Amino acid sequence: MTQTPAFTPMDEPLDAFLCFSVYAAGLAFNRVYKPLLDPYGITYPQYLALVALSGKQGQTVSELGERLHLESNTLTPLIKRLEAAGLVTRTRDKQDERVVRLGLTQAGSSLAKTALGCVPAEVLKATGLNRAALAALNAELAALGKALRTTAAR
Amino acid sequence: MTQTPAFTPMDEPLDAFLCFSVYAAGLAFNRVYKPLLDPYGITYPQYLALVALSGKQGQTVSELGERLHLESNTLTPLIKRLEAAGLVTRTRDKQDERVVRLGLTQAGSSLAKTALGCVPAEVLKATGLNRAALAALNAELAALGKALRTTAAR
DNA sequence: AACGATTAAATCGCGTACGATATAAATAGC
DNA sequence: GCTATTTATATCGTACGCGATTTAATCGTT
Repeated sequence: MTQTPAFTPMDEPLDAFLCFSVYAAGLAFNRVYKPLLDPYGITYPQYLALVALSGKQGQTVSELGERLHLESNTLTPLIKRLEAAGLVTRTRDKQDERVVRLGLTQAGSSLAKTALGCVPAEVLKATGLNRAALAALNAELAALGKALRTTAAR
Repeated sequence: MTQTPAFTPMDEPLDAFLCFSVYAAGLAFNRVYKPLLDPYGITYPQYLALVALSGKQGQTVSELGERLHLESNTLTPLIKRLEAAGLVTRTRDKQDERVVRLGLTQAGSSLAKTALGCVPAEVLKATGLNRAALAALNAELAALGKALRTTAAR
């Protein structure tokens, strides 16, 4: 079990790759969230955006992108779908017309509140972890992401 | 720092979500891999498929899908791109014409060997982890993925 | 004031993911 | 032996994610 497996036929060469376990866990989270979010008519990335927006009103697209680690090429269409669904408002900043400020509508805010009231508990159950183990793993992964981003930026 | 954060304005509500740290780490891995794989002309998911195929010749699309946790709707186009690039062979099983058996070409096999010779070491560096810590985190994430998949299947 | 450089979003094209459906081959029941 | 069902793969439409480019507004310098 090494990160650089010997190049000989092996049953599951991907098992040794951390990137793959992250990739597979990401797919799996997506599949757990889907049935939980379908009733709200939003996708998993849209849910993450709503949660991020619920933290503070009037964030810019760039600020939201910093939180989600995404850029306007991904966010603009996603946000427009949330706007079309009546969950998010997009308004040009009067001081700087280049900037778009984002906010939750009443519907968006109440959807976020409702979803946050039950979805996370379901997801926690699905992980099979207790809160302490989850927090520990979360911290390790946050550190991993940070390390990877400093390298990727070079 | 709980999985169900109180619904009050907070700077980074996503920080408490394990799903988000997995999501963000997945994005970050993708960005670390891109410049490493660009010289080979393959994407990150294509790399994972090649590594999985390097484990055993003659796997079916379904078998590859079990390893990668993907289905034919995703894999068929991906595999066809690898075939068009001359890295993978697709042949209908003579015993059962429904089945497509996959193999690496000489070029695909040698690309996999070359890439596995240097890419994983670069990625390991980017994680900032030593092999033991990486293996431990990998095992935790593999278990997490497994738990999530058993729930998602219901 | 004017103009080149920078910045924030948006747009475009391509490659995943995935639900839903289609196609074709094998199997099961009768 | 024939039809109904099941199974393996493929196709299609939608939504990300991202490199590259575009558009429009602001800033910096003169």
